[in-house]
Amino acid sequence: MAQPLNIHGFPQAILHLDANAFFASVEQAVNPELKGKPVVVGKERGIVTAVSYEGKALGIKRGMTIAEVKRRFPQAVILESDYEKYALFSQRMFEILRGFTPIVEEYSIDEAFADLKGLRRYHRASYEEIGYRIKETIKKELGITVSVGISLTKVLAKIASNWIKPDGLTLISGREIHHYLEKLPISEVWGIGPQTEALCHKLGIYTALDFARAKEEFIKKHFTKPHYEIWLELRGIQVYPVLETFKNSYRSLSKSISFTPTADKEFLLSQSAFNLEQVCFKARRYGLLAKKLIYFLKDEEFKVHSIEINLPYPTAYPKELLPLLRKAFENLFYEGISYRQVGVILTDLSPKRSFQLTLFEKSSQSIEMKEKLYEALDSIILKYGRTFLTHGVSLPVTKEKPLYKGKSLKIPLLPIHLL
DNA sequence: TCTGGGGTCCTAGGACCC
DNA sequence: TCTGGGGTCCTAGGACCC
Repeated sequence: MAQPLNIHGFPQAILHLDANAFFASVEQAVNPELKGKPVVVGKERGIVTAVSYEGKALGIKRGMTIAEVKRRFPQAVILESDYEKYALFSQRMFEILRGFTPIVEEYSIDEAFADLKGLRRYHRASYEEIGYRIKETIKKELGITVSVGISLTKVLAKIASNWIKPDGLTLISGREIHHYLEKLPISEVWGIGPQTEALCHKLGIYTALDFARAKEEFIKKHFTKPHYEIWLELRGIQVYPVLETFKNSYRSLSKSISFTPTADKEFLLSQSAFNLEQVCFKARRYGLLAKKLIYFLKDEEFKVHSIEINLPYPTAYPKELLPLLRKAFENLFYEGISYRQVGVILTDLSPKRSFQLTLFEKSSQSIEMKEKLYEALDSIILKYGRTFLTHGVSLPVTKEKPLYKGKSLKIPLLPIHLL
């Protein structure tokens, strides 16, 4: 039943748009003096977050330390990232896209999918021409370049937009699919990570075409649902729709921190508590409460150990969650084992006012008091920073402690004891 | 790149219930 | 009491993405 691979024409048309070296491009667009120069963004983090194409040409890469860039490329312009600026450009870019089709999915800050099906007549243009106009409009209005890919499915459109990198426009029609998949390593297909790549190699699959040409039974036998779906998409059969999302809600919120592996119980617990406080703070800022708390530890071998805790009622208050976190920690932590990361995830989220209190007067009163208390605390945190005010358990976090790769974390030591 | 941080979705297996 | 099949729900862990 699932055959295609050679399809006549364009029964569906999905566009994928990918802004090139987005953060660096925005900086160049805003400040023309930076045009043609190697621009590096990420000064505040100490590592390269984005590099302009001029910088890439020199050999500057993402993840490189800023110190190394300074030493090896003194001509590079190094900037702090300005997320608000990028978000504005991003929104404007999506608006332009919406001027061509109403069906737009904001996939990430610098990427979008759009459905162009049936719009050739409306625009009196081929899909290629539509793609070209989108690119030109963005270039003219925002001063940045994007790479555009158009094909039958999201997975193929991703391959297309990736085909020519800065300022590209690539169409993959149903007839030419095999031509593009032929030399594409399987690992470059969206959704195929290192684990699946290894499995593919074991099965004698090296290119995207090898995968796409495999028999349906074979795929179903050796792979799970997500990869079966990718197999369909590579053959031009649409599985993933373009979702018109209004990216305003989260399914989960998390906070985690990595450090040089340690078996120090007190340290691990305090880091965990600190993450809990932070993630709760974040949830309150979004006006969200969680019905479930997930706590996890990552050991030296990168194995994750986690525990899910169902909460009796939605909350985002550390005071209520701290005892549960402590218990979870006691269950997961093994004496003598070193851990490299701890983290907390809040999930099963709901808006703050969406649940009615059916509890007794007394507890509803205490909840109200808690809310008031945390409102006050939040405003202090906003003013003076996250580490100014913490619960007692998180306290050791604020001491100086060897952290990641020999770097130490220095946080002022002045917390107010609480609760 | 030997592996930071914040997300999403899927699955195997156990518990529980006819 | 033992046995078995089937469905559903939940949990811990895995894989992948930007």
